[in-house]
Amino acid sequence: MNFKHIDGKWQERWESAKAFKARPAEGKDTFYCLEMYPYPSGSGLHMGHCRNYAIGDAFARYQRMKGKAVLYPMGYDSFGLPAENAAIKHKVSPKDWTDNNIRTMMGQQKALGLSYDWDRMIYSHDPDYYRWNQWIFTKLYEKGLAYRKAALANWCPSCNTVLANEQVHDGKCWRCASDVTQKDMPQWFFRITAYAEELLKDIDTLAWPERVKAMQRNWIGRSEGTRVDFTIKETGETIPVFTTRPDTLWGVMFMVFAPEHPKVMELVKGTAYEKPVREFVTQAVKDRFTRLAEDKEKEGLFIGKHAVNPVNGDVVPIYIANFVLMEYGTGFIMAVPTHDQRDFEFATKFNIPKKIVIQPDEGTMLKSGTMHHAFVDDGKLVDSGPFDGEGNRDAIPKINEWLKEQGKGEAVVQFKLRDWLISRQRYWGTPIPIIHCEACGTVPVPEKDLPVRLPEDVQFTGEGNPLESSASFTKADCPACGKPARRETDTMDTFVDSSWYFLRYCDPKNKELPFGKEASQWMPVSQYIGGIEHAVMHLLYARFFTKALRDLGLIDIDEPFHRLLCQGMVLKDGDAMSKSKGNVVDPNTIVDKYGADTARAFILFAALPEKELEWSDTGVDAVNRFLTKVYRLLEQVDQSNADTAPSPASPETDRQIRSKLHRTIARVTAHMDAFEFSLAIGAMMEFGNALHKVAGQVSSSVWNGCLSDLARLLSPIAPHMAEEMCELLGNSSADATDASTFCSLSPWPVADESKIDHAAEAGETLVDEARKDILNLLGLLKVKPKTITLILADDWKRTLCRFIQQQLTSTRDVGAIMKAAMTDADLKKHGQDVAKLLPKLVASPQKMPAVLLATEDEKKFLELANIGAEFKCDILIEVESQSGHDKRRQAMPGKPALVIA
RNA sequence: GCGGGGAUGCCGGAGUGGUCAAACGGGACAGGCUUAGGACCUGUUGGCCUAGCGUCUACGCAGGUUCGAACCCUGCUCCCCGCACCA
Repeated sequence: MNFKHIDGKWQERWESAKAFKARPAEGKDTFYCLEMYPYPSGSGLHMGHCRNYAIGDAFARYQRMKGKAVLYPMGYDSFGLPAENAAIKHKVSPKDWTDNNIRTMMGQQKALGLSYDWDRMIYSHDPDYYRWNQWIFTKLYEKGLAYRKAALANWCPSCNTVLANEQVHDGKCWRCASDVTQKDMPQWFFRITAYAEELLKDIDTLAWPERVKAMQRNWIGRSEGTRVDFTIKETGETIPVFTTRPDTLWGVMFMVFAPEHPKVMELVKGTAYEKPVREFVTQAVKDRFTRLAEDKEKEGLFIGKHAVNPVNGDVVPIYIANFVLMEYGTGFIMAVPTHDQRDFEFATKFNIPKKIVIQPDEGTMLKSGTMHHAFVDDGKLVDSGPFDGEGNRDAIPKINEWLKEQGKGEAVVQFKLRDWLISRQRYWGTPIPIIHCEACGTVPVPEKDLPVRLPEDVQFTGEGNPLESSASFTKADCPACGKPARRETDTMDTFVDSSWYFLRYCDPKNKELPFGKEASQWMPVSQYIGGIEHAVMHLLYARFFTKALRDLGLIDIDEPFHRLLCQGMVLKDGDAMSKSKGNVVDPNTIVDKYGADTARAFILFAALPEKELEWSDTGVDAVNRFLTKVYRLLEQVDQSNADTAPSPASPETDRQIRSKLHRTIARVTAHMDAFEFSLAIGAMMEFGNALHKVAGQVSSSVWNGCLSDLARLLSPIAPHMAEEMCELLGNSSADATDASTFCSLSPWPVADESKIDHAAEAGETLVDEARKDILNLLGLLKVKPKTITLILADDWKRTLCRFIQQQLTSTRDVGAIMKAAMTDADLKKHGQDVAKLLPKLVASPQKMPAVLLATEDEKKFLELANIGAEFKCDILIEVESQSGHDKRRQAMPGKPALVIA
């Protein structure tokens, strides 16, 4: 059944009533639910977006019904290269292209019935937004957290711009997958490394998926080690190395520079080594990424100079090699062939001698001549001056201490994290608010002149930075001295935009500041939802920004996103949906064919949010069938209300369905809290089936109550259907101006435990009184018995044994419980166990009662096994059957009799 | 190599010490309704048989703890993801 006809009706009513306007309220907890804002691409929403929004919207709606003041906003990450590429290709302005895409996407989002507060919309290409990027930039600049530096940078020749380290994946551009090369040019950076320690430490406070936290820890890459100062023999200058193995210092046999190290060319200048070294370096820089593949052969070249080991005066040769990184440590390493596998391979290849400084604690002594690989395990130091004989691990802190005393080095902490390169040589981004003045240097644009707007008189040729083609833009007067100067033409990485947009949502119209105190009411984001692909890009940058903005005094929190959920991918036929594979399912067609609720409910039902979702057309049909079934239940309303149907409503059925209802409420609530939408829907399906079965057999008040609660439970997932149901049931007014009447804003149903017949809901047909009697009996026992034996009639064995066990165990007053579940076949096996265990239990020091559960037949066994004599029970409870057993799944006919012996 | 997450019936996916041959849904099969199809309804869906309050085999593999294990412990295998010559 297609429900599209009800979608529009409710979407209009929600919109005109501003039903989902976020406003903090007295006495209400706030809840900030956020999805990663989308890039407005030319192809509109795809299933991944839909999944993201279906999850977020369901949760936002749920929290709203639970009585929270909910902030649930949407915006567009609308700066970025595709707009510019479209401009080059189709001769449209990036702005028009972007605005057009936003219109399309917003229309699709609205068709899904997402409950955003649309009045808080953010577009990062809006000057009212990006002026605050510029404002923040200048504040960071003042604090020394933004700086310009000439450096070898990652250059994407296809995108014509530099990239941050986080945006190079496997040596390729994260966006276009072109091979990234190196380019030496002045660039703007944010000093994210100033926060490395805190960014690492605070990961522990986050309720994030483990793998994302692990990725961030990995990326930040803290390692504790030692700085050791080596001297170049020929020049006398000192160059530090970083090592995590100062315990191997006495085994250093050679040194290696990263090819890009600035000292290298300096050292070989004018020597015979200059030419070959230059060639090697050029090649290494060119192959920056491929040269680092692990299987890559170790390449190196002696540069004709030597280093002096500060700990023992050894003079060793200096090489350059492809496997040494410039950007980690100091770009200069010490090499110990015997205790590092890479150094071992290199030394073997270049015939460098090896010296052992650690011997294994056990086994044969190592000989450098016969080693086939490096010895990297722990052992005793040898040939290591003052540290001979010590365990190498234990010696490390002592060596650090010793180096420090001697002024030859010290313990240091090293991070893999590099500063964030934010310059982009492209047009469609936030202009960096800097003016280059010959006299004054780099001067930030004063606040009164912000925003620095993107010019319109630019050429999109595909060559170079379009901003440089705009005379009106590049010409500027120096704010400091007033002389003619040149405006910076780099724009900011779009990840700057997304590093604080969640704060702007809290206070989107603020003209004085990027955001005011309002942000503190909502922040941190209670629940953030997005793809895993941002684990070390956006999610790390946003954490850095939050801490930096805190230190600027703008906010008082340390972390932006409290809880994070990374939704899984949407697959079709086992592959990610993609145009190239031709397996894309367009959300529009699903919404058109079935309505938004079916699309949403299927997405939520088909898999848990963080798992991969395999698209299934039959699954969509199945979910639609469920919604249809629920909708058809409404047809019963008229009958019941009219009281014309000769429905023989029975109090027993009323009671049963009410029990089922409250059980369902409890289950759905628990599942919603745990993000288990699929299980919540499953529970509702069960309830829908149960309702269907009793249609016409319950009183209209109970029936309507059930439907009305079901509508509320369904509301976060299928909101249009829920509104429609509530309206038909008469508890929603058609007057759209009164927001309080929406089902979407009505209170979440509360399960009434007292109405739940647990025994019945557990799928059994236990008679309540029997259970109550047993409980009462157990409770009434005044003396604490040492032993209790319950003898159960055979037909009660299955239904009561476990129940009793659970009751007894939960009281924690019971030492042990055992079931003498013996048949002839079991007699031998279990009989011995019972005989063995019982005396132990009786004699147990805890003085807790031992409980033996047995059945009639087993009573005979007890006698047989002669346990009865040994096991003198204080209390014997016999539960006798009143009638013969029944078939499974049928009601037990009567209550068992209790006999106390 | 380092780090993270997994492995349950045809499929998706529940289930963390005893009502578990295992929820719920999908799919399949059989029957009903129907001119037919669809929709809807009912039943079946690990093996065996004397058809049950029966029995055997089962929750990646192998052991262990326990009266009792899909669930706890140990080892192993395999799969997915991230980082990776980080000194």
